[in-house]
Amino acid sequence: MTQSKPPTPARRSEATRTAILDAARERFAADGYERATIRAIAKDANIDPSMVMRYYGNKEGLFAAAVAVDLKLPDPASFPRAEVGRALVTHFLAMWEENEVLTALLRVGATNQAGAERMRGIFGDQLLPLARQVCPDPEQAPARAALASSQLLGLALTRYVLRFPPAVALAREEVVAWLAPTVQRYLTAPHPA
Amino acid sequence: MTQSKPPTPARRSEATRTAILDAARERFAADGYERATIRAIAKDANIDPSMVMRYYGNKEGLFAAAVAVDLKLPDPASFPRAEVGRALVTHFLAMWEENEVLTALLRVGATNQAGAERMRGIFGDQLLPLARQVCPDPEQAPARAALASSQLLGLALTRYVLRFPPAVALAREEVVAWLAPTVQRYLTAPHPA
DNA sequence: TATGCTTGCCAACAAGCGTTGACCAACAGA
DNA sequence: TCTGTTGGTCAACGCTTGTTGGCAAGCATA
Repeated sequence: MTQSKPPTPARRSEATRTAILDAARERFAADGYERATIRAIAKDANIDPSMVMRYYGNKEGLFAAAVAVDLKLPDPASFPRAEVGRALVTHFLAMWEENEVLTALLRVGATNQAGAERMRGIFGDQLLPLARQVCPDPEQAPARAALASSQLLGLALTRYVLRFPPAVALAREEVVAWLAPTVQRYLTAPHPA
Repeated sequence: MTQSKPPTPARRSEATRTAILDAARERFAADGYERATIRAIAKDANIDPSMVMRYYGNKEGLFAAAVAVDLKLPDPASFPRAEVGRALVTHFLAMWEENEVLTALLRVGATNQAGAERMRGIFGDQLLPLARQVCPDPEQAPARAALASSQLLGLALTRYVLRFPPAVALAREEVVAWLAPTVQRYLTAPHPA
């Protein structure tokens, strides 16, 4: 989607490009947008800061390239409707612990306008369609998806960003056992009125 | 706790001091730690940046003074145990919408080490004791308090910081109706395993 | 061998940051 | 009236930031 065509079989610079992106993700995840300096990212990638500018234009462009997220959500048609809560929580935990990109996105989203906009986009493009498939009344899908994401992001916040000790200490299966019924209820249970 | 005693009846500078704190809270809530500059805060308070330094030492001191939070949590002995979820959610919503302190704290906590430490302190000093009073088994109190705070902070994140449109659109009573059973379950229901 | 694109480093710029210290006006107590 | 304290401004410091442009090697093609 980003570049149209690579006519040359494999750019020699591709290694540098991904080294920059890896370093950027790490720094954004650890420090947030402002304190993740281009100089520090370049040093991590063992190149000159000016290379970052040449390849990604400016700091915003670098951020956009570094946190291109695909949640790879499972297809709700592939398992019983009563299991959607458990499936979602399990999947989210795996995604968060697989790499740092989601932590980077959350850290930046909390202080940076572009970061928040990116998270709203992911919510609307990826989680909301799933909610529409699963909700009893599709008209309630946005509210139900927002409730589910409040619980999922809240857990990520306390566990991976703020690092509340008891939230860090919880075993994965325990998180699933506690959160799955909540997410299930938000998505499929009748409105509590 | 911060100052021991005001011997003079009323410092003439008190107005300036609180003007600085108000401006600081607003900027920290809107921009986060790094982009809330002392110069901008001073301009909002209509004084010189050097006054901020004289009164609060440095930027960290200003932040510490600006986000001294008392959640004023209700006493769980004052209502039926089955109502603790509803009471907590209602109270939290009111606190978040009362002023910008909590938004400032959350925004800064997501990127700043000192901010995260402050949030862990509030969790341990204010929410955890309440959980200990309410939980069936006090040994489970930390985990249960962490789960409850994940839901409460997650809602604040999506509603007041990331501003997911459906999360913003939810009426207060609807938030309470959805979240109260969740928090109630996290604090008082038997372990789901 | 000559040409031209690619990959990289280096030095510098302008702007903004937190922070400091000198200075000044107002006021209170002797 | 003199004097010391308080509340405040001003100008500058050293530093870091994102960003730019010039220059040197490497490599492919002609």
